Amino acid sequence: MPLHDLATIDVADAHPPGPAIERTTSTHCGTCAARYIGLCDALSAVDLQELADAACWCSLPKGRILMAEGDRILYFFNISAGHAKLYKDMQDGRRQVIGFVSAGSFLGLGTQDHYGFTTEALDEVQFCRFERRKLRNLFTRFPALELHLLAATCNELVVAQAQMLLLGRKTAIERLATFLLGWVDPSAGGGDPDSIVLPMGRSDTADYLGLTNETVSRSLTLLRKRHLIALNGDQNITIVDPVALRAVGDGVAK
Amino acid sequence: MPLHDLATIDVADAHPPGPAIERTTSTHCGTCAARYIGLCDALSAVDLQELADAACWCSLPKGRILMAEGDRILYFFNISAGHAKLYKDMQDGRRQVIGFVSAGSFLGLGTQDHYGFTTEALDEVQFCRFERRKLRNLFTRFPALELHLLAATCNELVVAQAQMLLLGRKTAIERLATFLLGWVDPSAGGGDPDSIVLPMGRSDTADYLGLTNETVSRSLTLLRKRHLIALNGDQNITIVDPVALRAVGDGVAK
DNA sequence: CGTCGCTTTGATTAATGTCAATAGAGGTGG
DNA sequence: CCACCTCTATTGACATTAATCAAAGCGACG
Repeated sequence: MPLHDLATIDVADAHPPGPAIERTTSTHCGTCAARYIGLCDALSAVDLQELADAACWCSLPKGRILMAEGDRILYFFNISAGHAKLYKDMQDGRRQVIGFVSAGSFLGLGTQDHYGFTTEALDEVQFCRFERRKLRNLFTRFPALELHLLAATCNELVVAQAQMLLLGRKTAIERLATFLLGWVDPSAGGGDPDSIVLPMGRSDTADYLGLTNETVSRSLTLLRKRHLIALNGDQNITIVDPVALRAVGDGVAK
Repeated sequence: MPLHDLATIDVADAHPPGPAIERTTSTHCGTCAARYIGLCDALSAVDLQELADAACWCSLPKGRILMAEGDRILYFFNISAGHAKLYKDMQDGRRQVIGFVSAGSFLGLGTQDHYGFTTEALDEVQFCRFERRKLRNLFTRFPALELHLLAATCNELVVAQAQMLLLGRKTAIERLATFLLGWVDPSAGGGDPDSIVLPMGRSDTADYLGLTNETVSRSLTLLRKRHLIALNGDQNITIVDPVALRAVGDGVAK
């Protein structure tokens, strides 16, 4: 093995991009957890099969990098299970998490040649991978695909604009209140709709909210002491008083 | 005139939405300053004429509102001249400017029923207005239109993500350096490409960067004293040392 | 039972906001 | 043409929020 190959491995270990575990089950869509959400829900079974023929199913373990900021864009991704964080880093180590994605999210659109952020798995992530050069053809073949992606991108932009208000103008406790309400799933059936399970730790939350993990922790403690939330372990949080929490998040209540 | 009409007028005066000056010149596209940028550049002359038949040309004076956050989305806009700021307000008056637009920008896309931000003219703004309900038809008639808007929206998202890093993690002086470099126009022909003219004042800049106008002023003074920029009046700024300014904006230099 | 990683809490510092006053530019009218 | 007025920008003094540095608590796991 030549030396430059060893160097490549060293880099890979320091910043584990490693190979994803790839699966090639061609009948995957029928059993996919994301069949009726996001992109795939916009297509008929027949169209979906044709789309699936252009895809490659993959799985990525917790902590691994799906794509790194600055990498050449070769693929698009459609998440089918699990959670990932998207972030941008500065040279001195400051990090801004620009979003979290879960089943149904699409990644990699854009006119740029290189990815604008890094995507890292927060737990076991499953996804479909498409080649970038095939996308234009897919658009002409499946107009619903393009329309769905336009709508999805517009929605992402709306979320990004709300996050700009949060990062630019809200206080620490307002940021936490807003953040927590964003994880409430109104479609939660049997379970308590006001009980949420965060897929990330305090540091990732801090990097998303433009704070430190200490400030996140202190703000959560404050919300708990005011009986707006309850903490059941680190990742499991119950919204005790959604109305009051909303007021805090909107800056109406102190 | 009943009392509730007077009330409406009072609100209108406090927050001037007033009627835009409308023009109906049907041959406007041929002389439009934005004919070869943005949306219109993506269409042929024949298609553009058809698109133009669905549009209404308007002009809006400085300080007037093109659309207000929360208003029902009835129209889409394509800016052909001038500048506007886009912002979101909190109930207690805190404001976050989420972007500035100029000729070629398209406004009003999204799946929401209501505009997510307010758009206010910074100088005399000219624009075309389309009815929202006609857009879907325009997409099927002009696929290039949809493709252009998807690309434009993706680019907006990339800009928004960079802004999240700025708002969440950069210091005041880093924000100013990054902001100023964003106004450098590499296509500036005859004039000095490193001389920029900002269409907004210090307070709007502050609301965009998540700072106060005092901090913006202090940071500009600091950049000037370090000979990275020169101030020629309030709105006209010369980038004296683009390389060093980039280093400050990226957090590499103090 | 001890270690490792993450969270929480405490003490102190630094950056930016707030409040206040001055300076400067542009416009208006005498 | 100049004095005045108004609006914005700049500068200064002080207050406040969240970051930093440090240590203790807590749970998972070997």
